Amino acid sequence: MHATYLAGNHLLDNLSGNDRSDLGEDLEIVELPSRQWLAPYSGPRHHVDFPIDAVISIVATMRNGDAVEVGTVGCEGFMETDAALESDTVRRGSFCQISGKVARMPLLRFRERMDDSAAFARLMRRSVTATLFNAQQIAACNAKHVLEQQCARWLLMTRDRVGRDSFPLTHDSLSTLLGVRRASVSLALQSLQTRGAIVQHRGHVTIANVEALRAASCECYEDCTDAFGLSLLDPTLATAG
Amino acid sequence: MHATYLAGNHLLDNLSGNDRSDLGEDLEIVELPSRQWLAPYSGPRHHVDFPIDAVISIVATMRNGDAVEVGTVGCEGFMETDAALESDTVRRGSFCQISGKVARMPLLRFRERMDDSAAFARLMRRSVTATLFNAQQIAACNAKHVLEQQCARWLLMTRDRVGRDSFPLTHDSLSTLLGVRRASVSLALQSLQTRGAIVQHRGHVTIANVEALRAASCECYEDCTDAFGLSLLDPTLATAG
DNA sequence: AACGGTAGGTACGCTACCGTACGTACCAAG
DNA sequence: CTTGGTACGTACGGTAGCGTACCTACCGTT
Repeated sequence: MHATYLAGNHLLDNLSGNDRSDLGEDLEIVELPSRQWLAPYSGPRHHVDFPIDAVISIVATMRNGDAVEVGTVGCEGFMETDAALESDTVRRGSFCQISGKVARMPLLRFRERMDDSAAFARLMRRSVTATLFNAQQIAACNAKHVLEQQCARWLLMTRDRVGRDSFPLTHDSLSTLLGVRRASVSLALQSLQTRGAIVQHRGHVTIANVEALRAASCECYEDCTDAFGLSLLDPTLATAG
Repeated sequence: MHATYLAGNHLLDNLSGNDRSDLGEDLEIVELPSRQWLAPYSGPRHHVDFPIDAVISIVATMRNGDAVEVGTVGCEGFMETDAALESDTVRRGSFCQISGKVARMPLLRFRERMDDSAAFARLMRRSVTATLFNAQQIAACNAKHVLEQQCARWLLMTRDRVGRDSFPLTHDSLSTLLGVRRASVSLALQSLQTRGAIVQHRGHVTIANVEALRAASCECYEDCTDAFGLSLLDPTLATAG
């Protein structure tokens, strides 16, 4: 629970010099169980989380209680985006989808680092563009693409974030994230399984054939990863205009 | 075309002291015709636009050419969001929906102001949170709400941005923005007209009864305006945490 | 071995919206 | 007055996903 940060979050790993070397002072490794709410619907935050192998969903909670996913954060980014935008109150809930570790930094230290290091601030702000792009792509995808494509996209993105081909996932939770019926997700995943793209086992999905899954997905997966998505680990991208 | 900026954009009008007084040096008033693309799908930008009474759509262009709205900017915000996030390449197209004036600032001057004035930078970055919130809300709305609600939401938001109850709008353009058939929009708007919420005339919509339109809309309209949306004109909100 | 909780398969009638297409009304230009 | 373009009304078969519901299979606990 209190180990020192070594590596794993692409944003932090892209820092250099002092920005990188003294990170341990401010970070605490926290293990997040799946299905745990990181924060309620709205309110102030007191720390910033840099996922290592956990995957966190940003959700919009509707008045009727539906919680639709409007963003996902893994090892390529951080929570909460708004902290890099001079706002300490966020207006979205967040929820751990895939259990794992996050490197947690107190909000006050995050603010100080933003003020003290232009490189740190730059990297965090560039990460915000990814979160924004992602939300916009989800909006367009929800408008235009059928459920099976959306499921394939979600599985591909999650695979990239956890770095494994196999992870726990129930039809029920995916249906909530995508804002559809559980039965509809069951049909979509059955279809993906028939295509040989995935294998399912009671609360667990294994990606059996990435290319088949890509073919079943919409362009949104590639658009997000191409643009930045998980590529902030590439130093040339992180520092380029 | 080259008049001096006086007032009209809520972000700029919230600046004070030197930030406000020397704005005219860097701003040029530009009249945008409707249906004009401000920028192609993706690429570098050379200026930043602060709408006065124009309304601009941020669109995600799909591979098949569909251009779905993933954000809207009017007098409450600015284009391009990414300019405040240390990125001079944006990855979304933008399109003038409702013709009108924008105050245009060269990107280089925008950057210098971001660097020189903490108040200016703060205001711009807080505006980014609104754009992000908006995109997320559209994502959730597309997943959960029916077309008639979405049309009502769009009309209400546009009304707030143009500051008039009447503005040009064709069924065809709204159908593109929402990613649906033109015929579906025709039905939805007919229904809104039957409820007495709007009156239509060949390429023109007039909001006849705001309360009726609110009732026909989903919660997304109020969520966006409540959170910030068009309320950055309120100084207490613009400077509060 | 029995039990209870969770995950998932399946079904049925229903609705919103689709793709396509054609007709009609308005309006500016000639 | 005619013409042509644009905006909108309307229609029809098709389908993706809905709401609801019920049943079965798996699995950890007792």
